[in-house]
Amino acid sequence: MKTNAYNILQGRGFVEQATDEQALLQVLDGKITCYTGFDPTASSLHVGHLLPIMALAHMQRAGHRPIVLLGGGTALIGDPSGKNEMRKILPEDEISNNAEKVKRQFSKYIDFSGENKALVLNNAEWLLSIKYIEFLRDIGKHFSVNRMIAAESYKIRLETGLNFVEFNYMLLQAYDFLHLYRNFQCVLQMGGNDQWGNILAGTDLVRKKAGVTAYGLTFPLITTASGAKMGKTEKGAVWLDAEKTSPYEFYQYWINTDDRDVEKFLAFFTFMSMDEIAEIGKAGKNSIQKAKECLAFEATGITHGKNEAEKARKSSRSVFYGDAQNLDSLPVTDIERKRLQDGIAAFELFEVTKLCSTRSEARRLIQEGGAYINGRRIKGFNENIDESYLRDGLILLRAGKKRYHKILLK
RNA sequence: GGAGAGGUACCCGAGUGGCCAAAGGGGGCAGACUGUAAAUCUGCUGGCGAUGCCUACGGAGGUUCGAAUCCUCCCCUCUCCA
Repeated sequence: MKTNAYNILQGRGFVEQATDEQALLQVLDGKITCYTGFDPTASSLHVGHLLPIMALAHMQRAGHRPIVLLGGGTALIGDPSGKNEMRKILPEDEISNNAEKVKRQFSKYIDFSGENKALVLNNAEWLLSIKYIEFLRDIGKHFSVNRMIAAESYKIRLETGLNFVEFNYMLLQAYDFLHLYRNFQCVLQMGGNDQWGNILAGTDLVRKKAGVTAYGLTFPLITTASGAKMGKTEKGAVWLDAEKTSPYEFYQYWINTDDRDVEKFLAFFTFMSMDEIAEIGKAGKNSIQKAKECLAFEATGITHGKNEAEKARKSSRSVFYGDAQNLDSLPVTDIERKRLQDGIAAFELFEVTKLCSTRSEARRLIQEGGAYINGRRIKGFNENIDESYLRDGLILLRAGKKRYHKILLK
C-alpha cells in the first residue's frame, strides 16, 4: 500500500497549515482530486512556482488527480494577499498568451495522460462570463466583510490602501474552488501560506453552497536562510523556461544554495527519498559541496532533462575545478571574425556579452579588478581584445568570481 | 464632494533656490577572506569611447543668471469628514 500523500508532503516539509489534518489523512486514503492555482502574470513559471508544482507531482504519484488552475480570469484582478502594493494589471491578451505558454511547462512535472491524468484549466472559462448581480446574490452574500478585513493577508493592504477590485479577489478564488468541486469533485486546494485566507474562503463556500467538507493545505513560504525571497537573483527571477534561464544558469542557481538550505531544498525540489537525503545530511560539512552538486543536478534534471543536467554539471566542473574541458553549456556570444580581427575594447565586450548591462558598468567592473579574460585579470577598460586571445577557438570571459561567458567566432 | 498629508534613484527615505547625479539605510556589484556557502571588512552603485557632455526628483508649463526646492494647471496615493 502506498504511503498516504499527506504523510509524504508532511515528511518533506511541504505542510505549513492544513484545515483538518485527521480528516485530510482519511480522505487521502482514497483517491481525490486536488488543485493549485497559478497566476499567468509572466510568460514562464519560475523557481518560486516549483514548490506547488512538486506538491502536485507528489499528489499524483500517490494516486490522486491534480488540477493545475491557471488564473487567466483572476490575474485580471490581481491578488492583494500579502502584497504591499497593487500589482499592475496586465492586458487581457497578454494574460491569455502567458497562460498558453505556461500550460506547456507543467508537462515536465505532471503527467497529463494515463490513469489519474492531470488537468489544466483556466478560470477565465467560467469567471469572464459571470453576471455581476447574480454573483453578488449567490456568492457575495456568503462573505462577511467583517471577517474579510480581519484576514491576515489583507492586513498590510488595509494600512497602505486596498481598492474594491482587489478586495473581490477572495470571492473569485473561493468561487473557483466551488466550481472545481461541482465539475470535477475537487475537494482539496493547496497553495502558498499567503493563500490561507483565500483557501479558507473556498472551503467555507463549498460547505455553504454544496454542503460538503472541502480541505485546504498551505506550503511554507520559503525564504533562503539569509532571509531573501527564494528564486530571485540579481538578474531577477530564475525561470523554468530554458530560453529565459539556461540550464547552466539554472544549475548555478541551485549550486549556490546556502549551506543551511541544502537539505531542505533536496526534500522540496528533488524526488530523492528522504532516506537518501538524510544520508547526505549526515555526511555533513565536508561534503556540503557534493550535496549542492547533487541538488543542482537533480533539480536541473527535473526541469530540463537529464541530458542538460549532465552538460551543465560538466561545464560547471570545467570552469570551477578545471577538470574535464567541457564548456558546452556556458552562455555564449558569437562574434564576427572580422570584428574580432579589428579588435574590441574590453569594456565593450563585457557589455556585448551581457555580463554587464551597460558600458559604464563594464568600465567599473574592470577598474575594480573584477573582469577576467582567459583566467587573467584585465588591466585596462579599453584593453584591445583581438584574435590573439583565442584559445582553442574561444575566448573565456569571467565577471567576478563566478559568472562565465564564452566568445565564439561566427 | 470638503479638509489635510504626500509622490525623490531598484526599494525605504533625507533634502525647501546654487556647495545636488541628490545624505543615510537596504538591496545589488566588485575586491579581500573562503568552499562557487554564510558572516565580516573595503570600495563601487544614472548614461555616454568621458577631467566633459546628456538625462533625471509624479506630468505639463512658468518665475529666475540658476529649480528636486518658488508659482500655475493637471494626474495619482493616503488620512479624516460627507
